[in-house]
Amino acid sequence: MSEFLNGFKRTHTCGALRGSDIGKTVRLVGWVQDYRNLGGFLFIVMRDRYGITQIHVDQASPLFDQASKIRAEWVIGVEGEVISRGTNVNKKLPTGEIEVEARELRIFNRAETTPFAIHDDVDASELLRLKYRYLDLRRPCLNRNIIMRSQITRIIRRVLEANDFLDLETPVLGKSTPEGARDYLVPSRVQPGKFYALPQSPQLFKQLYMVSGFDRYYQIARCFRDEDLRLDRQPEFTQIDMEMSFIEPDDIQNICEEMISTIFKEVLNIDLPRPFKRITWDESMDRFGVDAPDIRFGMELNDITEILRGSECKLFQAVFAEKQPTVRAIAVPASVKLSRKDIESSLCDVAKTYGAKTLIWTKVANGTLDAGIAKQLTDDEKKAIIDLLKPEEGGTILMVADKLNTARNALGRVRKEIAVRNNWVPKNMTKAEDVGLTWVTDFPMFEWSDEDNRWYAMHHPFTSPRSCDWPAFERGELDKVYAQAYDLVLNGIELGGGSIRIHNIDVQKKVFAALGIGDEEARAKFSFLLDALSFGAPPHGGLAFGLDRMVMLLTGADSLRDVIAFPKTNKATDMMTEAPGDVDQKQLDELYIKTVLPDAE
RNA sequence: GGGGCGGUAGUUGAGUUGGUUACAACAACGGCCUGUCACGCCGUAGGUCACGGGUUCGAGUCCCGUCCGCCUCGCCA
Repeated sequence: MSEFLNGFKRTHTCGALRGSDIGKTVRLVGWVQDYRNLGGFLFIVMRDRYGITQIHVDQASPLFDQASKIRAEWVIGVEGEVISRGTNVNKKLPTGEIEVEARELRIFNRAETTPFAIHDDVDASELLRLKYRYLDLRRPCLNRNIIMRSQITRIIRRVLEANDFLDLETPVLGKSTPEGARDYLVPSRVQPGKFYALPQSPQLFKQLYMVSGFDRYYQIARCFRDEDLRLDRQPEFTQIDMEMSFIEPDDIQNICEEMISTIFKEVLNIDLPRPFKRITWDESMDRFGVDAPDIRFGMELNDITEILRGSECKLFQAVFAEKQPTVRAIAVPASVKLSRKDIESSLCDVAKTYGAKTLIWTKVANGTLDAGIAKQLTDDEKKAIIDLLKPEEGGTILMVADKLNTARNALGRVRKEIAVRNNWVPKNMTKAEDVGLTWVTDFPMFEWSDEDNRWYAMHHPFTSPRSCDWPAFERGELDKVYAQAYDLVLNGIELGGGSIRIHNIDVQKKVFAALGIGDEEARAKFSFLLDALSFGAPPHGGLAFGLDRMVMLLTGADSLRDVIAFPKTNKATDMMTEAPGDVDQKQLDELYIKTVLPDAE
């Protein structure tokens, strides 16, 4: 019942034929999207990666009996004549002017009834779709995402290679390094008890390529981080990894802008203004509350700490009793109708999710503040708030009073939530205004962890501080040291980030020391890097983009899973292969591995 | 590790206060149909109510536990 191709080669794809092809004899191959048997004749709709074409078989045809048995998702070939559909043109299809009158029919394979229909408006659960991923990928919209992913990497390679970048590989079996994400480990058979780690990124290897003189490196590299998943986070993901020697931040940013704007032009036909916007980390945190700001709309944060410092209100007094107290506010325009319930339950929950104690609110009425917190404010305080925020009559003012980081972040998240709920920010980008691109520069070099009572590198331990902050670094004022680090942010999502690296061994040692990594530990973990820096390392720096996120944003997909062909679930399982799975005891024995599971109750 | 939502026919969902034979649509199967393109019409078949306990005369429904999926906080240099 199924047969090999036996020379039945297609002359066209299922998306190719037009009215101008009428009269031609053609061969098509593909899957049966749909069939409609009208009694006197029947239609078969064939699908391949390029489109769909309707086949017509008349009852008088010797093929009719065979054709009437064909079902959805069978793999068939059709030879026939391209004919006009006359008055029955389907304007929804590029091939809608024509159909193919079948003269010969091949059935290459039959198909069981699929667990779900292969349509764009799929109604099957994601669980089922992931189990039968190869069927899910047949759906045109998912098919299109994967194809667009390939288009994007092709553009990236073209732009980078035109700029003399070399595509260089790095090892996958590497060494576990401290700091950063949890590693995926691979046991060594030939060295009992020792482990490789899969790369979280090719960071150190690309720096070593610079030391080797390769000058301009890129790689579309798979990276692995054993952390919990999110809709925009998978345990294995792909980075567009780049590194350059003898450059400053502007140089790498310019190359990236060329790459990104070429992608937007060729994939979405959007012309992006260049250079891209730039905002410092301090400014971003101040105006938007977050380090990945969505700059497509206003409603920025305001600092009203000083206005309320002496407030009689117990709520504010409690905050001012803590360290790093701040009060931030946004003015929500009157066009956004917020009921007390909207604020006190749903928006307040957003603020609480990000650690704020509560969301404080008041309304603007008759030129003053009314309702909510207003009755606990003095007239002077109200006036000062209005003078600063300049809110619309009938609008709402939302505030968070908390520790600095908590207040900014929580209110920043509320700001974005309001924008999403009111459709201020389109998911699908169709014009330049839909594209909120900005560099965020000058990140702090270090961040303090109360939990571990130590400093961590905000970017990574190989990032160079700004030379103007060197005196502060020498004085040990780590909170005043900024890094030569930069992120590229698209619509409130970090697309990528990078930095100028440390190329001086003494600086590297001092940064390690600041991070509590002593000489001995640094030697043990990074001797190869320290050695390399001592043998003539050029000034260098680079950047890495998250390819998966980039494709997700460009396709307008709802999830990273819609742009990764074979993704993992929230528990890092592949529903199709059921990885991770058990292995034979023999395999474990060879690796000197013994598993210790928690007691099952 | 925490919080929220969910799991009923192949699929997507409904299922009231615990009470007859668990319902609908789509898909499948059989039949009819000469212009469909979400074809239409008639008919047939299809159920481990996620899993394991418990309460009860009686559990899809109530209780406890487990598993799985999705969202999310922490985490992700």
